[in-house]
Amino acid sequence: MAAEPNQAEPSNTHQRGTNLGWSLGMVLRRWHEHVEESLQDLPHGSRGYHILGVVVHEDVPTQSALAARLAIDRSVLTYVIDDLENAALIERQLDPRDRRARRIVATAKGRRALADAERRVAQAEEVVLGGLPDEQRDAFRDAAERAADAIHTAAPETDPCIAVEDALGQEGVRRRRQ
Amino acid sequence: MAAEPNQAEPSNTHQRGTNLGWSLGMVLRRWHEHVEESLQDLPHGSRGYHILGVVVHEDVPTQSALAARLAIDRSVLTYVIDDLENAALIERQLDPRDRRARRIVATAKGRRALADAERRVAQAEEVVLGGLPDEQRDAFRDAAERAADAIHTAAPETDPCIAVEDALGQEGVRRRRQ
DNA sequence: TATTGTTATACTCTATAACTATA
DNA sequence: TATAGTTATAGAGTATAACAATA
Repeated sequence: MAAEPNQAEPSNTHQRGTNLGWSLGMVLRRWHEHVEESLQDLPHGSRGYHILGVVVHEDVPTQSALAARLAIDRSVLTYVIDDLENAALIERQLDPRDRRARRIVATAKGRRALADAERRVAQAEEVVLGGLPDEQRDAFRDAAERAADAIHTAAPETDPCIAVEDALGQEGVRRRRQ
Repeated sequence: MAAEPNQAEPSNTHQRGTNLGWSLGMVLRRWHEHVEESLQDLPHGSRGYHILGVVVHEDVPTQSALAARLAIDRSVLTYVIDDLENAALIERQLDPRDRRARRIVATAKGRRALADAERRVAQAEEVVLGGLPDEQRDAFRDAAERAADAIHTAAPETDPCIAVEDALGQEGVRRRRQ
């Protein structure tokens, strides 16, 4: 019990490196607010945008490979792709060599829609990062991308905790303590 | 219609500045996985951690001010604080001058728990940012914090879109186009 | 038996609004 | 009337598992 009746010293600075999560959450939330607003005509907004981006810019063989590339679940892809296909932005093509697989290909309309969306997203991101001086924005973007790629490629199929074990030794992180 | 039968040129690089959202989402997701794992003994995990951090390190007069500081809803605070109080990490103190208000104060146990949690979070964050060279980690952290603070203080009470209007002129963002 | 894609279900967050007690 | 805090409800997003077709 024994709470300080009136914090004598609120130690008015957070320790370095203990609120990254809150900061990232804040930036990402604002990113979503602005970007979803900008992408209302694109099925599933930013989700559809990410998917369409990979379909256009990269060469991913199958639908499940696409899911792995974006680190999202296969079952999510199904209905997002349904709607992107209904909007004639992409097509599901059958692979004659493996009749289970579907290759996702963008239509010309889809490529135009993506180029347009990218312009709007870039604008929105400039607003979101407006609090950063110009040269810090690109550095932030680069760092985020680099960190994300490292995380993504390091992840052995969305399994968490393995990096923790590697880095800290022992089984997982100690629980129950205080 | 007219989908490329086989992408001749997958334009194998994404345009600069169009996948910040995905990258941040990736980093934040991994942050959560590791940090929630590290904070299992803290009520509501990272959520409780953020709240406890502000309660200990800053001097926020009321519960609603605390909500505003963290940009979360008052109704969320209620049950998180319930559980933090049940764990004897914080106390709700009545303000004699306004009997509606409650001032949230950390107990000694709460301050110890926070210090402990901060150590573990710092460790987890090092793992999450492991893909970044050392000097880029701090830069990334700083940039994230700076951007988040700018967003937060700029937000006139969680109203979005105002910054967009300010920055791009006109009413909101243009919709319906392509 | 394992894998691709689909479907259905359950669970977690978040947002919203209604309510009380004070002001 | 407006505000601080609480409670209850509904929606979106995500994760999970079961399923059909194919390998």
